[in-house]
Amino acid sequence: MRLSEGVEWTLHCCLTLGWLDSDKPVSTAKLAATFELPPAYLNKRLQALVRSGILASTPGVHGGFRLARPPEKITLMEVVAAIEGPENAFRCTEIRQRGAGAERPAHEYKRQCVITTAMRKAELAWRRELASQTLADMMATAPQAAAERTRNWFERVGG
Amino acid sequence: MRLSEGVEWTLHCCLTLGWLDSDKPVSTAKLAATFELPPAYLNKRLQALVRSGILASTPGVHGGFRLARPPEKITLMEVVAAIEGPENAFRCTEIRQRGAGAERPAHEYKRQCVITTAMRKAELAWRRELASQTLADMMATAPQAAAERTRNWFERVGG
DNA sequence: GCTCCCGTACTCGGATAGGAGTTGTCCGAGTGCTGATGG
DNA sequence: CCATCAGCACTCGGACAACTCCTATCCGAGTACGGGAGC
Repeated sequence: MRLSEGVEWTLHCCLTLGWLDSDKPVSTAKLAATFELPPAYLNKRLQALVRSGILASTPGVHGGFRLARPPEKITLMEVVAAIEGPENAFRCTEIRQRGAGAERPAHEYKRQCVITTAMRKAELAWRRELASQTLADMMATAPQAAAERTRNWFERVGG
Repeated sequence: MRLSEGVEWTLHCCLTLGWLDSDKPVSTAKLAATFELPPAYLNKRLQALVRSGILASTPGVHGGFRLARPPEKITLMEVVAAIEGPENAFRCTEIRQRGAGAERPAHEYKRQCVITTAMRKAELAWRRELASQTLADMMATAPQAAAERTRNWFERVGG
């Protein structure tokens, strides 16, 4: 099991956008240069956040991305779901109904199997933890110096 | 993000082995037939559980797999870790130190970044939930009929 | 001098290749039964 | 009739392909600025 690198990338980008706190959008090229990431692929990932309503994109020569909502209203869960998709990590394929259990009547399988229940429970704890943390929380936890460094860097490169 | 199918397979196999509760090992062929799974690949997965000390394997004509420990001492976490590996789902590649942050002194990055902290926290909740549930818990939660059906089926096929 | 218009440079957005990891298969090493053989 | 031994069927175990998904790249559609032409 492994999360996409896009999760790390987009989270850092969201943090950066939150720190800049500007009305003007930031282009993919600048964000990619900030972390030395492949621009085109980063763009593809940021599009996923746009589709999920986390970021807002503006085309054109001075276009780019900005947070679609205040950082207090953006949770880690939303970002992860935007990149990884809404599906569960554990997927029950109902193998209990195959082979030995194939001849049993369907109504015996109305209740989901205990394994699925257990895995869902754990995954729910994960999701709950992710949903409880907002972008604003992370911005507050990070050292002030990091935010200032980011702002300074973007001013230097002409943000 | 997605867990291997092996997790589902091996968990069902562990549950089956727990229900049979026999000293005699059960072969891969019988377990594979129980759930209509590819025998060779299932075997490969069960080997991972052997390496982790969850199952014990005995070679030979009447060989197979059995639980290495009582079900009370086998947690979901162990099975998942045996299949998926011990590594974290989220892997920090320290992109904060690249590009804009490349010129900063190393001691500024001694503390892990807030994103990694947040993701680790969520993953810890997941792991904790998995570790809290044992195979015995699942056996107790499942309907009694399921256990009996399994035992009956194995008697019919000559377990 | 002011306004309008066209070209250009830059942006996002989706369609198109490459590579790592998971899934699936095969064959070899080892073990215990089975049955024949000799006493 | 009993002990011995060779053959064999079946098991796990690790090495070898096929496929899926993630990673990466390219090109097209659209927008705002800048400069030039016309009034």
